[in-house]
Amino acid sequence: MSASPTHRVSSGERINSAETTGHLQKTLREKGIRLTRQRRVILEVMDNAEQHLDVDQILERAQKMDPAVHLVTVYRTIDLLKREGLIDELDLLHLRGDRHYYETHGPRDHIHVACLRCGKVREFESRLYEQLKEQIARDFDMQVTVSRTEVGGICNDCLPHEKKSPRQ
Amino acid sequence: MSASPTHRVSSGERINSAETTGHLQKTLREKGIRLTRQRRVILEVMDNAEQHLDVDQILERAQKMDPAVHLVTVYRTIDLLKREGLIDELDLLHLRGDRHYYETHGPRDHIHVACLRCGKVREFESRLYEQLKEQIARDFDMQVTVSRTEVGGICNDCLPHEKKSPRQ
DNA sequence: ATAGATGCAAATATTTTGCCGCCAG
DNA sequence: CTGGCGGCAAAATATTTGCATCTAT
Repeated sequence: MSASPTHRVSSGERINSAETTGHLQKTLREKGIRLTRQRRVILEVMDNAEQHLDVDQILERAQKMDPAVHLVTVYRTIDLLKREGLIDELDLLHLRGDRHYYETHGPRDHIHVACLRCGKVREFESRLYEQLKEQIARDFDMQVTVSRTEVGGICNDCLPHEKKSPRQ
Repeated sequence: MSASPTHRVSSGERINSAETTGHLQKTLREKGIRLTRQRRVILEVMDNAEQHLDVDQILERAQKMDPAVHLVTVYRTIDLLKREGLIDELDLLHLRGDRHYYETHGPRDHIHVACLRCGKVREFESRLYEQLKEQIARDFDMQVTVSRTEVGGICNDCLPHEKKSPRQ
């Protein structure tokens, strides 16, 4: 009963400029939310991301497709997606300052497992995690709509170094 | 400005001014870390806290005992405690902006369960959670030293209101 | 046409840092 | 005594907001 490391395959997008493709765009349109040029670009960045991105990474990628995207718009669009429950926000245990990371809501929640020394982050999903959330829902009689789990430790590769120079 | 009630019974401290009591002080002394007047006060605040506190709350409480405690010192002491692995840091799913909350490492990890509407936070512990961490440790062959789980949803009390005015 | 989005700059909020005098050990 | 610590102010980060303009529907 043990899940193994996750490879998150993005749902098979091409790199079409700014069309009406992609899961996020589709969802927003269905909700009747206005799709501007900038939003399309940002949504596409999020849809195509193979892993969590921070705001600057999102901006950078968006500007490669359309230089007219402003940082403020990235913030506002992320807010929108958070409010609509379409993306998750993480901070990876503040490994790198207080930067926040964002990723599209996968079909299934996953846990972020970070090495506190080298900062490598791996993903993990498990039936146990689903059970845990069910247990919480049952015990508190509430529907769990958001969940975030981040665990840290010293990974295999770092263990030898850690022995010598304990902490960073 | 502050998240609401949790019940966490602190390990039974009295309110003695700034003596050499309390778990945190004891631990730091054993580690040979210098105990200043300000540190003692902050450590005591953390030891006596019945729930997670943000930096301003820590400052406020500390200043009640000793007005000469500066915000910067709170930050530096919290950093120290984080580095020593004596406190946990949470952000409660950013319910209230990007404020961070801190609490002493209990004997056992607990999960923070927040209502996304009223902001009430409750704590939850479960054998399943321990199993989950064991599974991660096994699968990734790493020792899990830090873990944080926060889940959100709409609590029982808020459910009726939520029906009418969906989101904020 | 028009509600709502964007850009820009400026305001906030939060946390970190440099420097110097001071105190715990 | 002395090296680490705390205070203060200023810097660095990160995020939000006001307002005029533009645009998707």
